[in-house]
Amino acid sequence: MAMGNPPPLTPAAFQVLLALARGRAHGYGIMGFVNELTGGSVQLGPGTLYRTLSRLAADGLIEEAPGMTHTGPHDARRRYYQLTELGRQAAGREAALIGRLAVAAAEAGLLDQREASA
Amino acid sequence: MAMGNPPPLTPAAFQVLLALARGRAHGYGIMGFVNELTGGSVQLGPGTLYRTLSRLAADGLIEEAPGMTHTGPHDARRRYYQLTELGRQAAGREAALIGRLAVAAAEAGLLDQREASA
DNA sequence: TCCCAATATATCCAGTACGGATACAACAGC
DNA sequence: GCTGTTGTATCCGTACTGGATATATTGGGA
Repeated sequence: MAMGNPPPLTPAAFQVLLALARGRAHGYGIMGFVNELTGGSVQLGPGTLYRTLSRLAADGLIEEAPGMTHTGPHDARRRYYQLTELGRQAAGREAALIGRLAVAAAEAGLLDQREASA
Repeated sequence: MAMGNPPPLTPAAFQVLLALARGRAHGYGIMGFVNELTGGSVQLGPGTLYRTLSRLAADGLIEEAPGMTHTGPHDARRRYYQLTELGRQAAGREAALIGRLAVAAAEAGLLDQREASA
């Protein structure tokens, strides 16, 4: 194969993509989702979040969702984002890698203590 | 609970701990293991590796394995490391977190494309 | 024996990501 | 119309990363 490693994709970037994989969301919501998902182990602050959003958008992995002005609590300041197809592929690739790490960790006996499934 | 987030544990640090969870190993071997495990997606260079080893040892997560002078190809330059109990706990904690991310990714449909299991 | 390539460890450097603090705009309640 | 909260955006100091470089040891070949 002639390929190698398309885009590294940082931890924060993956978490944002993961949050958006469940549907479009705005910055503040993503922040809360990540903090909740990781049980507080990962604190995604505003600095990292919005910088990551900018970069992901610039790279074409996410895009601003159009016409969200009339949905629910209609906050004009909110900016909603959604995955692009490219972003979904990148997230899938990274997810596969993370899954491989998780399997390796299980094989090494790192999860036997009390973690089994969810 | 009154806890918080004991030790963040960087990606490179986790990969090193994961390699050592399979048994003691020396720097060069760890490098190769990580590069192979991640299929080349993650290139753990010498700089990151040895700095990470130093830091992990200083934090008490790994320790130099004693008396490796008579095993196999006995290379005097090699420095073997092994996990401490503290390191095993930290790796287990991080593995659980990564597992949770993997599950979330699967639930979000990020793995449905062709990734199933391994 | 001497030389050379490969192995192995260690350090340095520039680029980048991270996290928290801060600033500021828009909304909701009073 | 004021005030507290939600939400976005930027700035700054710190830490991590990856690559290049330096150096020492090992093994093989001339």
